[in-house]
Amino acid sequence: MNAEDNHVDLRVRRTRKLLWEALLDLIMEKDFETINIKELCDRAMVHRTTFYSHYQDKYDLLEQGMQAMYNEMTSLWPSPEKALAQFGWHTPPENFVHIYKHTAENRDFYHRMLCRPGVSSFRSQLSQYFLEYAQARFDRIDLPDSQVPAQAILRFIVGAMLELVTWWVESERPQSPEEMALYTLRLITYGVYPTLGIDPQSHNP
Amino acid sequence: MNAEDNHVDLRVRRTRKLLWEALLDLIMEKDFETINIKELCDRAMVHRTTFYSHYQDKYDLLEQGMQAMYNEMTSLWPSPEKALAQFGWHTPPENFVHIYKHTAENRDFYHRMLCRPGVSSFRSQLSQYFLEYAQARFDRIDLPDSQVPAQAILRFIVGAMLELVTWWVESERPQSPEEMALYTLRLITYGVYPTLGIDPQSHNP
DNA sequence: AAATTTAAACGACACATTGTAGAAAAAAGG
DNA sequence: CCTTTTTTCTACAATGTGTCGTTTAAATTT
Repeated sequence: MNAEDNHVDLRVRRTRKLLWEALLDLIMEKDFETINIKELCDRAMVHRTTFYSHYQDKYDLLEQGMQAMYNEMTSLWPSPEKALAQFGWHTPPENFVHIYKHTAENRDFYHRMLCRPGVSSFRSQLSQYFLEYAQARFDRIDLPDSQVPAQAILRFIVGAMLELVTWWVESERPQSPEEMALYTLRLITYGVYPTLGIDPQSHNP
Repeated sequence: MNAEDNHVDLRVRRTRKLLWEALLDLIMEKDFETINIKELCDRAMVHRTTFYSHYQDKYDLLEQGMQAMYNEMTSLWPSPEKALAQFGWHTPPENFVHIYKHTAENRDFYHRMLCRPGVSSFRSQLSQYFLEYAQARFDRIDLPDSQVPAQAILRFIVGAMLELVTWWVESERPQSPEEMALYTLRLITYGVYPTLGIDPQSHNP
């Protein structure tokens, strides 16, 4: 995936790729916790000792794979400034659109990671990423003093966002990413602004 | 907990109680997955073979304990009909209040189960309970034809709800359960109604 | 194309954990 | 106090983990 990958021994890249694909395969079939390293290696056609020369354990492998997914998803997001500049009540937000597109392209993966019960560490990590991004946007807006703490609002946004994505990933999805992005925007901001005491129609966040 | 418990051998009740408390203890200290049955039994001061005469494995124990928690939480909820009858924009919804109270009373447990990364199966099961209840309420409301599917709206509600509870459980919580219930109601319904094309102020859901 | 370097495969190992079985000891319950 | 039930105890097989040298194979370099 990276440019530096070409300098890495071909065998190493192949081994890692095989192990990751085997994990994805197995994760579609059974719960992550019930997967053991022997069956993972059998599936990957890699010797068990080779696995241990690359990863500490199965959690290590999972984490490195998840990291790659996060990077893919967020690498296309606009900066908070750009996102604010593009804001409009009838414009599907670019970052939301990317989220829906990316999850659709990797539907199997996200389905397994997010839908019930899924891998809890993935959900919470993703939630963390979303939170940081939302926080950065929030910091650039003038907010009135509210009884509801800003942190609670942010968590509301992230929780709603994640659950909508999860629903979309596991549903038949007649909606396009753009439609979903717009609905998501509305469900969230229509809720947030009046609660904070701002008129959503007159105010441009 | 149940009335029938008195007919059950004292030793059996004691053993189960000790094992559950030991699990709670350990779950505060480390990830559920890393807990093994030997250390659980040591903590509970119960022999390992005794554990196996009560439960299949640690997941079985966890599930039975979680079940008891769900029951405690939902046993106090009003029926969907009653909840609808009590609705008001300035009345903290009774079920929401119960949720915040119950989670506050069992804060350690919910903190461990919901906060990151938590036990994913608990979150998803709880989410399922919420969904069914919200569904039942939704079924009793006349909804206009909307581009946004009802299921997506329900998932939005549940996701937002759960995340707000999670935030509250892990925060310092200067807010009372009643306040949180009211904010939760507003964040959610202010977002839902306009998105569905209904004026929230004029419409009584 | 050959030489060098590096990674993968192999078999063996110690170790921990799981889940089960049967007999002895302990403690409820009536 | 006697019967019944549960718990403890010891032992066991089965499975999975993580680590070592050594050998084999294949990629990279010259």
